[in-house]
Order: sequence, then structure tokens, then C-alpha cells
Amino acid sequence: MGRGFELPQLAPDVERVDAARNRELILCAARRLFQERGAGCVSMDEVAGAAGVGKGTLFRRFGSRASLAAAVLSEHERALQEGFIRGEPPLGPGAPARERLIAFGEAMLDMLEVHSELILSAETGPARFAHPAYAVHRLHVALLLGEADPACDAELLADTLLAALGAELFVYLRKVRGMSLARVKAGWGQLVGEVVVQREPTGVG
Amino acid sequence: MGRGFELPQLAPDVERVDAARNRELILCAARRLFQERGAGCVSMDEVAGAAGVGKGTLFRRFGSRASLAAAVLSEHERALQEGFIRGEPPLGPGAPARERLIAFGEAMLDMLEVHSELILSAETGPARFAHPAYAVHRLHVALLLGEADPACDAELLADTLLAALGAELFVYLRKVRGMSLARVKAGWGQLVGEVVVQREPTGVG
DNA sequence: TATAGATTCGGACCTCAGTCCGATTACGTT
DNA sequence: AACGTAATCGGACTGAGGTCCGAATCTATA
Repeated sequence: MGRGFELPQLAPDVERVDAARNRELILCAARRLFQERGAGCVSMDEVAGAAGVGKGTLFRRFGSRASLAAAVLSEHERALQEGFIRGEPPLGPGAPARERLIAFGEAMLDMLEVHSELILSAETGPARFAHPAYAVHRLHVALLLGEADPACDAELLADTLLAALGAELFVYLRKVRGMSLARVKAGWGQLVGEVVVQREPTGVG
Repeated sequence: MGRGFELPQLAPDVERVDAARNRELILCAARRLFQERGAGCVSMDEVAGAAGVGKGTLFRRFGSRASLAAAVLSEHERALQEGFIRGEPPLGPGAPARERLIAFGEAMLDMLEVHSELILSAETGPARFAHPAYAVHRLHVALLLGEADPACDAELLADTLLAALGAELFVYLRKVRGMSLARVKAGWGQLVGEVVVQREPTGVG
């Protein structure tokens, strides 16, 4: 007292070592259990138990089941984003917007084909639109749409097109309707091809 | 015994009068509570209590929360179906497929604007695709698409277009993104207009 | 009307996502 | 090295959806 202001800790946002250790334990256990038994058949209590932490710890780190699933998915999601932000054409920059959109959808469908159950867990309810990843996808699609057709309502059309890549719809098409992945991809290509006006490349500048 | 086969009840599918009475009590209570406090803020126990029946009765009649919401919605849904099956053009028969599709989407969006919360309850999770109403919508859209463009994959495109009319997307666009109903409708019109090839009417035969 | 038998009723019970708060542990200071 | 503070830990608790089964009730038959 009497020494004026003192900042007791200079970095309030650093993670305590036990917290970091537990986060890794939880992620590792969740990855393993989700892969072993399917994401839908693993309760949060089981994840906590397998990680050797309490339930409170699990929920403080990852606020909800959907968030935990999203965290497990994050490395695949990051790879996808790398692909369409800095990767090779036609997914990455350099190809016409139309081709990039088609490649983007096919990459999303490929990820759904492998991780549909996990993505379903992450998108339960209105959680999909709240994920940061969704904002990235929407921005990407909206930019490409605006580039292809400046007159269209790119903001709205982006959300609309992304609805065609939703996990629930995908699982329904594949499992219930029995459509092949190739057919779903072809449908996406058709949709994009009709929505995005085909135009000659106008050069770089 | 010794009289051969006897059918103890000739009509095993008639509903007992107490069962019918309880169904009406439940539907009435659910309608009232959903309207008073919003569908998301009413628990199944409350519905059962307000209807004066036990929880078991509620769940035997309407197997799940989503089914109960769908039952409450059924009259609006029936009105919509009447409209596009036997109603006046452009929603009903008589108009070109393209105009009918646009009118169908706008009618769906109008229903979402009024009942979005209730429809959200009914479409929680993958329940949307299991509802009989979805099958009717899909068939309707697929028929119109096939009529407009026999070369397209109408079965798949129908599901894709219906994804743009999902309740979760609608609530996100209206409440989170703050788009007007008119804008969402215009977006639907644009989408359909670009997907469905504009062609001259070829006559009736 | 009395009986038989199936159907329904209804509340106790289960599972699971998410919350809360006292006990514990790590980090910076002295 | 010992201490004080602040964050974390973790399990008990809540609330809600959904299940189960003995008890009550309805319908058809005699």
C-alpha cells in the first residue's frame, strides 16, 4: 500500500501451464473417442473422463459440445482455408471466380465426405452461423460472387449458396437419398455454373 | 375357444375417445403456450402440465418436441400445400414453372416470417428432412424444375434450392444479418431466375 | 350389466448438456 | 524459500428431452 498503482500480473491473457496441459489432454481424448465411436456416440462426461479432467474444466475450455467438435475440426478447416486463400488454382487465387467457386464447393464436399459426423456435431442447431469458419467461407464466396457479377446481391447469395453445402443436407443426400459424392459435386457445379454468369476473362488490370 | 379365429377388435386403428380428447387438449395447450411465450421458451413438461396430462401421454401422442411443433404448424402447412397444389396462379397450376417456383419460395418465406420460431423448433437437427411436409415440398419443386428444364438433375436441385428456404438460414439472415424480408425474397427470385432457364411457353400440348 | 382384454394414462426414472462454487494449484512478489 | 492472490480444477447440481411400466380406463362381447 502507498506505492501507487501496481499491475500484479503483466500478461493476464497467458494460459497457465495446467490449463494448457488440460486443453491438450481434452483435445487428444476427444479426437480419439470421436474417431473410435463416432462423434454422435460420445458424451461430454466420457470425454472429460477419458481426458482425466472434471466436467467443469471441459466446459470452461470449450464452452459447448459444438465448440469442442469445431476445435477438433480446426486443423482440417485451417487446411481448407489455406487452400482457397493461398493455395494453387483453381482453388486458390489465379483461376476465374467461377472455377474457384466450383473448386471451393468440391473441397467442402470432400471434407464433408470424410468428417460429416463430426461436422454435424459442430453445426448442431444455429451454431453453424456463429462459427468463425462460417464467416470466412461467406466472405470468400461473397468476394468471388462480387468479382464474377458485381450487379448481384453477393452478400445474400453467398449465404444461399453455402446452404447447399450444409452438413445436414449433405448427410441427407448421401445417406437417405443415396446419392453419390460425384453426383452431389456435379449438382454443385451445375448450380454455380448457372448462378455465376459465364464471361470472358477481362485481363488482370 | 374352439370357435376358430376371432378378431377381438375389428378396427385396431381407431383412436380411443380419451386418447382423442387428450390429443386435442395437448395441441390446444401447445398452441397457446407457444404463442404466449415463444416456442423456444416452453418445456415439454409445461405443455403436459397445461394440458392436464402426464408426460408419457404427451410423448406417446407426439414422439418428440419437433413432432409436436410440426403438429401445431400443420394447419398452416396444409394451407400452403393447398395453395400450390390447387390454388390460383402463380402459386397454383397454370403459371410457368419459373413463376410458380418464385411464388412457392415467397409463400414459404412469408410463413417463415410469421412462424420462424415454431418452424425452428420443428426443424431442430436433421428433423427437417424426416417431416412428410419436406417430401411434399421436394416433390413439388422437383416437378417444376423437371418441367422447366428436363435436362437438369431435378431431384438434387430441389433439395439444394429448398436449403435456401431453411428456417435456420432465414432466422440468421433476418435477425443476425438484419436483411429485410423483401431482400430475402428478391434473392430467392434472382436465384430461381438464374437456375431456371427462361424459355417461351410451349403451349399446353 | 358384468367380464375380458387390450390400450392408454401418468409420473418416476434415465441420460446428457451445461452451471456453480468451494477446494486446489500455479504464478509473481518479498 | 515462503506468501498472497488470482486463476483453475472438478464434482455435485439443475433442467430438459425422452423412456418405462404398473395402474387406471375404455371398448367389445356375453
